[in-house]
Amino acid sequence: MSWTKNGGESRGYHHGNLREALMKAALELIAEKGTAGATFAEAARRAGVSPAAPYRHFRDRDELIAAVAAEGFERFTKALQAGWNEGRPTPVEAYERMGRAYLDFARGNPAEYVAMFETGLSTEAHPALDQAGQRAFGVLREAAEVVVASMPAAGRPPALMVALHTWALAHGVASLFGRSDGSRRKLPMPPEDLLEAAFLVYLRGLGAPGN
Amino acid sequence: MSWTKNGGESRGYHHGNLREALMKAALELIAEKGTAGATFAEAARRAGVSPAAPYRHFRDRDELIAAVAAEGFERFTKALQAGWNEGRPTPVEAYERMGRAYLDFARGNPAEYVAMFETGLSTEAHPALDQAGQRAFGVLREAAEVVVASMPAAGRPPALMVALHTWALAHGVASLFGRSDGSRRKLPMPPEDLLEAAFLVYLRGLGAPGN
DNA sequence: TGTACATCAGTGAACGCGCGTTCACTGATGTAC
DNA sequence: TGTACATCAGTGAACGCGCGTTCACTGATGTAC
Repeated sequence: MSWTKNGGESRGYHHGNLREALMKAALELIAEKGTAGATFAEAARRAGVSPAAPYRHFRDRDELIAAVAAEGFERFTKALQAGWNEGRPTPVEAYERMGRAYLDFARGNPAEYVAMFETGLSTEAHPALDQAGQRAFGVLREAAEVVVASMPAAGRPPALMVALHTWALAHGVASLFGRSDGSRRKLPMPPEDLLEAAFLVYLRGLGAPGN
Repeated sequence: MSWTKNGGESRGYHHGNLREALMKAALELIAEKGTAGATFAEAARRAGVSPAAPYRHFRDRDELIAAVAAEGFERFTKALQAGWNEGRPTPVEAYERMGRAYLDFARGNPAEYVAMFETGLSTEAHPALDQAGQRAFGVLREAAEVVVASMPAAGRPPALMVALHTWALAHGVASLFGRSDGSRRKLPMPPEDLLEAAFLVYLRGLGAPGN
């Protein structure tokens, strides 16, 4: 059996894609035991590899987590872009759909979300992660600009402010009410609806058209 | 010197208030090394006590963190109440002041805030903590009720929804932009101003009076 | 096409360390009488 | 007021465990010629 090339459980001396396997294991560990449970040794064990192997791919545990978070931001960026869909059919509708996409991502990928926002990795020590986060915010900012531009010229609010408010609101709802573990706050409605209502009120406050 | 009763550094066989000393040490450790750095052994060391001593006061590390978080919620509740000040001079002004109090607390007590919101302690396993959190939310809810009641009777929004939106917004701003460690997102303005602006827009969207 | 060699990715054994936890103990404090 | 006793809070030594990290090594892969 040892000669089977793609037999499934069999693998040769070389793992093939250990880097990805370690990142996957780290995500599982965060999901199961929280951020502190994601250790180098345990990730190696889950990937079926010796405890020294991870050092071929990551300098230390923080770098592994940072890689996970950065990949999370990549996918997050795409999810937001898909939700926004270049502002179609109307900016306000698209904006709300982007909000739903935000929450969908946070709920569907809780471990990634924790890695992205709650591990306390410094932006200076992990510039690639910082940039990935900024690209994600760039989608919010772009959307905010279009929404603002669709408003009456007199008294348009600054788009950056709108984008920051949007981010804060979505992140607040996601991290207070959108968790999948026991620390989630109870809510008499789906978090998506809560966020949509908040967007509606907020956009009305800005003076946005009905939609 | 051993007979001095309150000599300062000297202490007898009994610590006197080890429970408080351990909680203080836990907060320092969270501030310095993050949530995972707060270990039982190190907290005991900082309190100047043997590693077995903490077991007289807390069943395990989680219970220590839960106690810290619960005390944080107590003080948080008081801070919000002080900001709200029973809605004086006007509900809207008081509401904004409460928002500032929220951020002041999060910024001034980052370790407590992390213990309260990011340790993932389950509400079922720590009912006292859950209740302390609900008391804090009670202040937001009360304030939201007064603000809603001050609005024109026609088309008043549900106060619970307003309170939840407020919480999400304040928590979002605090946890994205109000951190004191390297993971804080950069911002071209103080987070307090960002939150105040958000409140203004939101309240206008609700149809609240100018103030 | 075959061979020699360099490079790469993972091995496995070892180590020191700090943590969690238990245990019989002991010094200090409170209380009954 | 003094004494005996119970209770409480902290001791210190010990243990097993898992983690992080290093090391010389080796099997597999790629490449020059």
